[in-house]
Amino acid sequence: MKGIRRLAQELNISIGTVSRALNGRADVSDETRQRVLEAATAMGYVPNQAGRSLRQGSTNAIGFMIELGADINGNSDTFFMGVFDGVQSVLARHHLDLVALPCPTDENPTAYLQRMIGRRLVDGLIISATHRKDPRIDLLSKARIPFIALGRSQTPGDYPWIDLDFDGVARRGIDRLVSAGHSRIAAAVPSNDINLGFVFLDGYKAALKRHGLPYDPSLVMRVPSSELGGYQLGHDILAMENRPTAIILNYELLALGLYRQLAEAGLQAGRDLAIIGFRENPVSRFMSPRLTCFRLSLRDLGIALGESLLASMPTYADAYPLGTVQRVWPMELVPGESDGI
Amino acid sequence: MKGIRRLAQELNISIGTVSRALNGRADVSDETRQRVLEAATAMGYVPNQAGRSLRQGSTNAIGFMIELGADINGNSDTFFMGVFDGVQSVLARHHLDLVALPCPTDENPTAYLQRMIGRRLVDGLIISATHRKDPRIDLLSKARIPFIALGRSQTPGDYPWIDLDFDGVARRGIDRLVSAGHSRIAAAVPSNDINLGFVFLDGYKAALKRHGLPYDPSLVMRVPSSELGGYQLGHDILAMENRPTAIILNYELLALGLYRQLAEAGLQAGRDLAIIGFRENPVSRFMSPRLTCFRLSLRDLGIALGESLLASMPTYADAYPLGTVQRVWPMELVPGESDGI
DNA sequence: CGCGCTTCCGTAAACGTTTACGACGCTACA
DNA sequence: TGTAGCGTCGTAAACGTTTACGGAAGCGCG
Repeated sequence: MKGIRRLAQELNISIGTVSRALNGRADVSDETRQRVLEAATAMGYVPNQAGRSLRQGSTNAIGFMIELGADINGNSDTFFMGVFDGVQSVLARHHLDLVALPCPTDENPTAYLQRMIGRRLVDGLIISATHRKDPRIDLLSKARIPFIALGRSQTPGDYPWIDLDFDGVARRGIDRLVSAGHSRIAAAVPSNDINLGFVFLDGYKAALKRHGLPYDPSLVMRVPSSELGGYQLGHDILAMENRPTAIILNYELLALGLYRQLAEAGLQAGRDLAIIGFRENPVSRFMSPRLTCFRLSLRDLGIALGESLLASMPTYADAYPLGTVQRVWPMELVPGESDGI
Repeated sequence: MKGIRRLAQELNISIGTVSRALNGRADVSDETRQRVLEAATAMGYVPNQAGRSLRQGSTNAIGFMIELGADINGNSDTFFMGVFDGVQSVLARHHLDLVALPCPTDENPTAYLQRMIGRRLVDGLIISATHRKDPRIDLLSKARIPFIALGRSQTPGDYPWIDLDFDGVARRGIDRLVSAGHSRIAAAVPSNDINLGFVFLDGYKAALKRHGLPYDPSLVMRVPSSELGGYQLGHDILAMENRPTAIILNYELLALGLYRQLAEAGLQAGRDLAIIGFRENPVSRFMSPRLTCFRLSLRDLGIALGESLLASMPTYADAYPLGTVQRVWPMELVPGESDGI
């Protein structure tokens, strides 16, 4: 005898009553509920998830799909760790668990997602690293799986997303540099078709225009989103005959490789090239010279993701009357020395 | 009509036959199997995991528990991403999926694990960041859940583990520094009770003894495993009246904060203090001066973890006749400039 | 022709839960 | 006293799958 049946037998009541007691249903006496709860903890009873899932057609779990491979993603795992924590703090309120679904480097993300959906492993999904056209969005919409994207996409549709403020970061970066007298400002964007690069680039162009500066395509540097990409970026800049005097980056660890490349040429950030980095992170705080970059609370971002996802799930929507969230997440400038300002 | 039933109806055969065909059982004709397989892909049929799990008592998924919060863990940036990829490449051979289980910072890891076990979410588990006494090991053993620990522990028992070679790293670090003439060598170890610190310290002591050097407890610096911990480490060293001339670190990002602290005092790694770091990572490669540290293949480590875990699962053990794996994972020294050698 | 063996397939039970439904005993009130 | 209503609980079906079991058909062989 196992599971709920054992519990029921122990207490001499029916399994139906035990189930109702545990699930907080009203039609069970306080005394019985108390006995059940005590016995459950005493015997270490935890409901079998497969049984529950099968019966109620839901899994009480939310999936967070991440793509392995650093330069595909544009995000490192300390990024996700922080976000996870925020998401979980929301999910815990509803007895939902978070599972991270790492898509292998050698598997197509859409196919991977389809498998996960088919297995009905989770009730809802958070996807990240959205591409310019992201077929996962169509897939999830068609399958009617509640989801939210961490990152916009140019796939049409009325789906929820939260994205970092790439546009604002580019804009404010340019503003700051122009105020300091720079007029030849480069931008580093990812070499793949991840969507954030396009948003960033649009912000870059718009800001230049607003300041009456010409848009020079040769100042748009396409490199992989990795430390090595930053190193290559430095190489490319040094090789230009008409070098920019400043650059804005859109991936947090590019600065590391760029610093190194500059150092090898006897140059220094802030003095010979003004650099504005992207996300403040543990590494950026200890670079010399200190990187000027943008701060956000990963935990709060995670909380927003969690709440917005729940808002799109019929079961929980009443608790989160947010509609379908489409939100740009603000980032706060933290001045450093790398921009020489 | 849904699921396998719909498939069966479409083909005018029984659901039992469909199931057997899909699961590669022998007692179904080749022709029928062919028809079933075609119809399944055509209709996009994916078996419902809850149904399968309930019936066969297994979930076809492996969990990888990670703890959120950087300085608890001792691992960072892309460490897990790399390992995940290796694990998955093994699991995929057996149609097993990997799910990462992130334990929230505000929840007790053992309680969290117990919940996950109880829910029967996964068939096997990989746990990481093992502590000196790790109750999770007893828990998993008692529950008879196949598992492997990434990291040793002093909890007794005959359980499988794979651990990085902290002992060897300490030993070889000391050897290298002593050969270069150093005799006053400090060691940085974590300030919490994560087990790797004890292994590292033992290796440190043993190596000193072998070289006939005295063990000076004041040279054992306890700091949190984070960049900030490295910064604090630098502070502590500079405050000593009788400073060490060299130091070995046991967490990969300590060097970052340490470099910074030295720079602020006008000092430099390699010249004023010989530093040997721990794991080579994308950041260490771009530090100036380049960090002397140790290399390992995360993917291979993941593969070993996956295979060793499967070896401990009755269902897959025949394919991996490894016994209960207890293995120290080798790391290769990559010389840099930070040790001045 | 009878028998055994093989190949293929259908039937139905089982996995552990949740929940619709109905039953029972009690109180309150006409 | 009859009955409606309420609080509490037991019964049994249902979720989608796998698999033990048995049956039917075909074949070979004595």
